[in-house]
Amino acid sequence: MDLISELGALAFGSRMKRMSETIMRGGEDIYRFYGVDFQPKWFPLFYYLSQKGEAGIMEIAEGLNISHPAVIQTAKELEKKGFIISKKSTDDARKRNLKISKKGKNLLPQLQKIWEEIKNMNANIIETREHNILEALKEIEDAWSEKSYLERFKEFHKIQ
Amino acid sequence: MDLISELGALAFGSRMKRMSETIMRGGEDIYRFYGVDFQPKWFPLFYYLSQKGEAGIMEIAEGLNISHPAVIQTAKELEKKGFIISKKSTDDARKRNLKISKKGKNLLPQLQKIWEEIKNMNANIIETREHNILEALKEIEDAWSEKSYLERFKEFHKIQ
DNA sequence: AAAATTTGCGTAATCAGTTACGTAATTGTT
DNA sequence: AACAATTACGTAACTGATTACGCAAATTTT
Repeated sequence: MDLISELGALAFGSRMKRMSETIMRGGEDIYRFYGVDFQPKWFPLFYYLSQKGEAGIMEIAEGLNISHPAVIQTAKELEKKGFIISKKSTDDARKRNLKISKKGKNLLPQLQKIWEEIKNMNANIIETREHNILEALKEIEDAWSEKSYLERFKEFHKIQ
Repeated sequence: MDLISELGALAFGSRMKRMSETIMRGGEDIYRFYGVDFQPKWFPLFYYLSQKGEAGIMEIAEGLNISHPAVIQTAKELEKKGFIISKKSTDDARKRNLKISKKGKNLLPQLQKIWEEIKNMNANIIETREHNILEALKEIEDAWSEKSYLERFKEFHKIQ
């Protein structure tokens, strides 16, 4: 228990960040364990394309709630690896659509198996705790999307 | 509800990261609201020094569970602002000790008031949910510190 | 006391994301 | 049809953190 953890409510942002890094790092080990040439950071984009088929940069960015340069960057890496391909949209010359390549499709079953196992293990860890972090996370996300932090703060400040 | 959120257990690392960023960004607004010249990222170091008085770089890094270059970087900014000062240790020529400056001490009461309010508000948000995220986070942290992710994964894989 | 190891710190390079800005294509307005 | 506004994408610069590496001081070993 370090100083930050002792702070409870004050520092739970830092704790969440740290936790998420631990999880990401764990992901690398697992792909390596299976000898699969894949990185955790590629997951959101690759998974998105596996579900939606073909999609433009902005659509993906919005769907994944990340910036569009982040999509471009990840796409560059996945394209270099040959796991996805991109081509200009025919009906809108501004758009570039991404989709999973043949090579990517071949990899997909292995990845899906790994994802499934990771998901099961995570679900298992989560469900065997007394407090369910997914439920808790969802409630906090909802609470925050209602009102901005500052707005909420001002209100809270007033009624104190 | 975006794609990532729908993934539940598989992507809760990303969700936590996003949540922590939301919280950090909220912090900025609050300092600005109070007209206080302070950034959320300075909090861990400054708070640490406010509790421990004087401390070396490594001690702080370990206490806060961050890398020592991160401490150096933050210290540089706080020193530039004049909120902390540093001096070579007298009994160990390798060490450089940090402590809060006069100017920093003057700022401290205001900061403490703000921290207290943020803490209260966070506690309020957390406690008025059905599921307590702090409890949940603590359980997950404990679960992960027991065993590495891969270790846990291998075991889980075996018994599946 | 000399040699080897460890510790504390600093710098550089890297990483994964962001914001800011520019350009070209499309859509909306008059 | 011309102009204005918006949208889609790309690049560049920045951010906040990390790992890798090197050096000097302290500590331990022999």
